[in-house]
Amino acid sequence: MTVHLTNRELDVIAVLWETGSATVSEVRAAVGDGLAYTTILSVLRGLELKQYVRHESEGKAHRFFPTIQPSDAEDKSLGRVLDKLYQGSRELLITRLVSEKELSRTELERIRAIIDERLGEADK
Amino acid sequence: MTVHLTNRELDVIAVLWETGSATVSEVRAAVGDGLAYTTILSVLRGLELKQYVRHESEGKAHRFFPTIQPSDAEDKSLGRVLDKLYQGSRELLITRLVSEKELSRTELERIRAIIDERLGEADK
DNA sequence: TATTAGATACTAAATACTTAATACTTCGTA
DNA sequence: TACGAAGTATTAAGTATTTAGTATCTAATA
Repeated sequence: MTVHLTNRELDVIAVLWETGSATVSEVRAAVGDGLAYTTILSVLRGLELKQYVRHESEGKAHRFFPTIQPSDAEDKSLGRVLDKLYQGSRELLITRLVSEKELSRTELERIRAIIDERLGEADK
Repeated sequence: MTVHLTNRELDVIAVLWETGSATVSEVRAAVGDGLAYTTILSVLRGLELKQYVRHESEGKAHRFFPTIQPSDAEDKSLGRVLDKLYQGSRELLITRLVSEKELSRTELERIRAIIDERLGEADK
């Protein structure tokens, strides 16, 4: 599946990913930006047309659920960043991320544990 | 500096980052996609207007040079991917990247070395 | 210096994305 | 059951992005 999301669509579906599901009003509150109710509705309908979300009735409103996961969108978004900004090198990107100040000691240790695990596997 | 690049602009300037500099024809060949010569020229002129590239004369043609670096564009592009697709968690993104098959043992080891270095620093 | 291939400048059409107005519908409740 | 608040459907305007046509310019060369 090749998923393409516009910026605004990503804003909107990200709310659904975080909350699991949401009504138009809830998405609107979460996205902020002073957008009109109908604007959020339009975006959700577009997403539904593409079958990236679905809805169920809840009273007179709709409750929307994502039908794709973040991982489905990663390929395209991350892949592009990777190709164009890091010459396609995962190592380079990881190196940059690891070098950033935002990571705590604990996080670094957890990451190292994952790497160790991967290296261990390869031994078999 | 806040850098905003459209998709096509990113395609184009990525060529300049890779090659150091290029003429319109060279960029066109690298980008592919069957775009007209004048299309690439337009994009380059747009980039020049924003001062993300500059040019020098070379015969009757122009040779274009990037004036911004990949790192200048990272914040926005990567930040967005991070926020929306990984809930802003660098750890989560790194974990996903590290778990991918594409990484060789050698790369994993180099990454671990960088983590160890970072952890060492923190000890001081 | 007249020609011409190859290049740029200018302009604008086509497409994609974002936003929201207006009309219509639904459901609780007076 | 008539009303109103809250919701949805339809439609389209506004904006940004992508693409390229046409006119013009430049520099090598016959």
